[in-house]
Amino acid sequence: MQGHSLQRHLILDYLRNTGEHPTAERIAEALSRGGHAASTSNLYRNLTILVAGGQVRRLSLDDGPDRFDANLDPHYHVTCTRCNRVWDVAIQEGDRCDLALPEGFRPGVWEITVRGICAACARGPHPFES
Amino acid sequence: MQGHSLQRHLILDYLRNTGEHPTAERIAEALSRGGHAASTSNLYRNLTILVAGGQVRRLSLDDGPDRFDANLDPHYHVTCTRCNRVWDVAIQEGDRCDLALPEGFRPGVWEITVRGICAACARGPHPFES
DNA sequence: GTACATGCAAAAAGTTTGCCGACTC
DNA sequence: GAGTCGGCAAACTTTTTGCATGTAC
Repeated sequence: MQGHSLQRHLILDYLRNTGEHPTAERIAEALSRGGHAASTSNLYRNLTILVAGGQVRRLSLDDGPDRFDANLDPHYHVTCTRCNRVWDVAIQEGDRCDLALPEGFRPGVWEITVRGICAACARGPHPFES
Repeated sequence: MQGHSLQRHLILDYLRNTGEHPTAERIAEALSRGGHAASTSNLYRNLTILVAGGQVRRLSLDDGPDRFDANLDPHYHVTCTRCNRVWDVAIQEGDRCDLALPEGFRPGVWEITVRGICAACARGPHPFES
């Protein structure tokens, strides 16, 4: 975890400490709030470097902007189609996912996203935004 | 399956008869080849209508353009990270995917994508393109 | 002083929208 | 003739790139 510029450190810290999967825009807001505003271009450049270094994953879960995720533990994603929030859910004892892969295919990363309605949205009236 | 214009019919036919998950660009090429070229704008408009009508699914599997899929049977996706091709793999007897979802979450669509290296790419030298 | 880091502006890629004319019933 | 359909061009959003300046060691 050496060799990162300050900005890159801050991005990584933020990603590690937020439970969300922020978009680039939200990351920029967070940096700004912390008094270390970053230009969009450099933010993306740094995110690209972090992704290339394997410290961050880039997710294209929905039609909006990409989301970034510093949780490298095996997990899957649960997204609410009403409020658009995304949760990490760690793989737990008892979870299984055995699928018949094609002959000769060498699996790498498994990406599992379950779309549905979260508990909050299922209850209350639609809150319009995450 | 009524009420579709000719162009929309052709798009749907093409999507149903190709084993691939073409991008809008590839669909346009196919229509063109068939002598029914469509403007990009109307192609997207029609795809949007088909998606809204539930006859087609829109996939954002990688960083490139969206892909469209008229296979509505339960299936998951396998993509080769070298040649970028995408396959549908039908759920088979013996497949299982039981995950512990959060309390109160009402699951809808499950999206499972397995990234890896396909048999062809694992063998030969890198073919550079799908 | 070489290599990395940053910001700004411009470009690129993918997709959507506005507008207007054509076709359908 | 109201509503759908289609094309073209322009807009828009997200992300990347070029370039010139600034910083680190």
